[in-house]
Amino acid sequence: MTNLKQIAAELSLSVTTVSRALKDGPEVHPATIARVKEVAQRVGYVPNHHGFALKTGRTLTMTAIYPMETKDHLSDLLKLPLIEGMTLAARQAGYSLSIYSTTPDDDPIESVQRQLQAGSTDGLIITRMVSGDPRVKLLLDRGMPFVAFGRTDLDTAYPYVDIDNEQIAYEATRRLMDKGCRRIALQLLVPGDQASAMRLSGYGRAMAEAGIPIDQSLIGHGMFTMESSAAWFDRMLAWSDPPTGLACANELGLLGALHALGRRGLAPGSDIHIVTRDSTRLSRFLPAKIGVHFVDIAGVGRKLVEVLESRIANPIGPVATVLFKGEFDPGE
Amino acid sequence: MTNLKQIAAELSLSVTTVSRALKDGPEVHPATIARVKEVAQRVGYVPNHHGFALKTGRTLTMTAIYPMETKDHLSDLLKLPLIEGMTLAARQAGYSLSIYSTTPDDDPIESVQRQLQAGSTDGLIITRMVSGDPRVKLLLDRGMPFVAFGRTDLDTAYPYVDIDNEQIAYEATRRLMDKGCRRIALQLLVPGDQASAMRLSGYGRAMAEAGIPIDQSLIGHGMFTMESSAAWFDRMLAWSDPPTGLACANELGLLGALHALGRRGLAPGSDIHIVTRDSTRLSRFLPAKIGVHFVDIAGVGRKLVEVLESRIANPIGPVATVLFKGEFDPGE
DNA sequence: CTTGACAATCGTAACGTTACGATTGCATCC
DNA sequence: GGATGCAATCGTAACGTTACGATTGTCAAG
Repeated sequence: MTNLKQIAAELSLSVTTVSRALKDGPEVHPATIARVKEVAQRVGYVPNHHGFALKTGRTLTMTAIYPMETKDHLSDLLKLPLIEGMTLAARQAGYSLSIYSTTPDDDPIESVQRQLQAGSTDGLIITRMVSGDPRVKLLLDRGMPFVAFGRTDLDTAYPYVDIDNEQIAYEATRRLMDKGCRRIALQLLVPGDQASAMRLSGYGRAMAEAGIPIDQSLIGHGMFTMESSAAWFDRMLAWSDPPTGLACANELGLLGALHALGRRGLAPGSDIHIVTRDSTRLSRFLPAKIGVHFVDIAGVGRKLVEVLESRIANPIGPVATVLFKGEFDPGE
Repeated sequence: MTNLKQIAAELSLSVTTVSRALKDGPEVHPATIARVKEVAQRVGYVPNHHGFALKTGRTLTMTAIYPMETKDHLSDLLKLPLIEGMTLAARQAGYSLSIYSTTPDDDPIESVQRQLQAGSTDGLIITRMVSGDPRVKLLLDRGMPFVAFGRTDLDTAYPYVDIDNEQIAYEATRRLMDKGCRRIALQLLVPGDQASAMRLSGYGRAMAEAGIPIDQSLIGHGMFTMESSAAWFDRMLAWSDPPTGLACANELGLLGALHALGRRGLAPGSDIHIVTRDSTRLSRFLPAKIGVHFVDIAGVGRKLVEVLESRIANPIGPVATVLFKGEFDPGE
C-alpha cells in the first residue's frame, strides 16, 4: 500500500505538494502536477480511506438500514432491485455502501442512534417509515444527512423518495371495480408503516367514490410472506361470500394468493380478479391473468443515493422529494 | 461525538489509561476501569472507526463483491437470502458489510485489485468463481483474507463455501430419468463459471450412467433471466423432438420455462417433467408439479462471514471449505 | 539597489486511536 | 534507610491525510 510520503520521497517533494497536486491545486506548478500524477499512477496510489476520513470527517460511506421483516423468510423481492440500484449508484458516486440489517427484535431508533454515535458514515438511507417517525427529528437535530424511502405525516420537511402507494392502491381498486368487483380484498405489509397506510387510504378513496362501505375483514395485515398471504386468502375463499377482487401488496403476496386459489382449482380472470404491485416483472411470467403496477425500484435505489449525495454535499439546501408513479398493465 | 480525550479530561486521567480501561487492560486499577466505563456509558462513547483503523490497520469492514449479470434485469433471487445472511452475520460479528456491485462491463480482477489498493477492508467475499480463477492467487499473494462462494479447479488450497452443484445436477437428472425422461434439457447460468461447470458435470455423469449420449443442443447457457429462459425453452418446445425433462438453474429459470410452457397450454407433470434449484421456496407456491432442490442460501451467507471472520483472525491457519447439500423434494 | 508581488513549495499541527517505554508512588525487604 | 519490586498511570509517537501559515526564489517596478 503506497502513500503520499512514498510519492513525495520519490520526487523529492513535500507531502503537502503531492497532496495538492493530486487534486489539481492551483498553487502547484502544472509540470509538477503531471510528474506527481505519473508516479501515482505507476505505483498504484489510492488515497487511504481512514486517513482521509479522520482528517476531513468525510467517510465516503453511505449506510442503508435494511429492515428484515422476519429472520428466516423471504419478505419482499423489492429489496433486490433496490439494493442493486443503491449499490451501483453509490459506487459510481464514489461512495461505498454499507448495509446494516435489522431484525424485528431491533429497535429502529436505536439502530439510527448507533449509526449517529459511531460516526462512521456520511449519510443514512432509512426505510419503512412509520406515522410520526421519530427518526426524522432525531436525524435533523443531529445534522446527519439522510434520505428516507417513504414519506411520513410530519410537518417537518425532509428529503425522501417514495412510491405513490396511494395512487397505486386507488387505481388498483378502480381497475378491480371496472371488472365488476365490489368485495375487494386488500393486502397490506407491516402493520403501522406509512406505505401500508397510503395503500389503505387509496383503497378507501376508491371505495368511497364507488359508495361501497369498507369491510374490515377484507383487509389483511402483515402479508409479507407467501405463507401468510396464502393462509389469509385461503381463509377468505372458504367464506360464503368470498372476495371477488384482490389487490396484492407485491409479488410474494400475489404468489401466496395464487397458491391458495390454485389449491381450490380456481384461477384469476373470471370469478375473481387480481392486481398487484410488481418491482421485478415476475408477475408477468406467471400463468395467470393479473393486472400489474410496475414500479422502477432500481430507479428508486439510484434516486435515493442521488438525493443523499446532494444532501451530504449541501446539508442545509432545499430538501428534495421525489415520487415514483406506478405504470399499470392490465395484463389482458 | 465523544472521544477518549473528553472522558480522560472529565476523570483527570490520561487518554492512554482510558483507552486501556475500556478494554479491561490488566494494568489498570479495577476501580478506575469501573469509573471510566461509567462515564463512557453516560456520554455514549463509541470508538471512532477511522482513528482505530488508521492506527491498527484493522477496518472492521468486510466487502462483498456483488456481480450483476445484467444492468437492468433481475438475475438471481439467490442474492436476496445471501445478502440477508451475510449482512446479519457480519453485524453480529462486529463487522460492517460493504457491498461492491459490479456490472458485466467491469473486469473482475480489477475489482479485486481496487479493493486491495484501497486497503479499506479487512476481508473480501468473492463470488462467481471461474475455472483457474486468477483472483485466488492474487489475494493469497497479497495476504488479503478472503472467502469464495464457489470452488474452482486450482491446486492451491483456499477457503470457500459452496453449494454441491455437481450432486444437485446429478440428482436432478436422475430424478427426471426416474420419470422416464431421456431427452433432458439443462439450464446453465453464466458461461464459463464454475457453478455451471459443476452442474454440467453432474448432468453428464447421470447421463453417462444411463448410457444416454449428450445432445449439446439441449444445454442452455446464459439462462439468468426469466426472459432468456422463456425464449430458449420456447424454441425447444417447437422442435419435432422437444425435451421431455428440464433441469432449471434456479427460480427465475423455472418461471421462464413455465411461462413458455403455459403459452402452449402445457404444464409439467405428464409430457414433461421439471426440476429446479430453489433458494427462496418460491417454486413451492407455483401451480405446477416440479421437483425442487432446496438450498439454504441464507446459511451460506452466514457461513461465508463466519469463515472470513476466522480467516481475518488467523490468516495463516488451515483453510475452511464448506459444502452445502441440496435437499430434494419431489413435489408430488 | 531595494521593495513588493507573486508563484511554487515546504513544515507543522491536527483528526482519534493504540503501542511502547517512562515515570510515579508505595510497600517490602535486607 | 536505601534498594527492589510492583501496581498504576502518564507522555510521546505514529498511522495517512489535509489545512494553514511560513518560506523560498524570481522578476518587475520604483
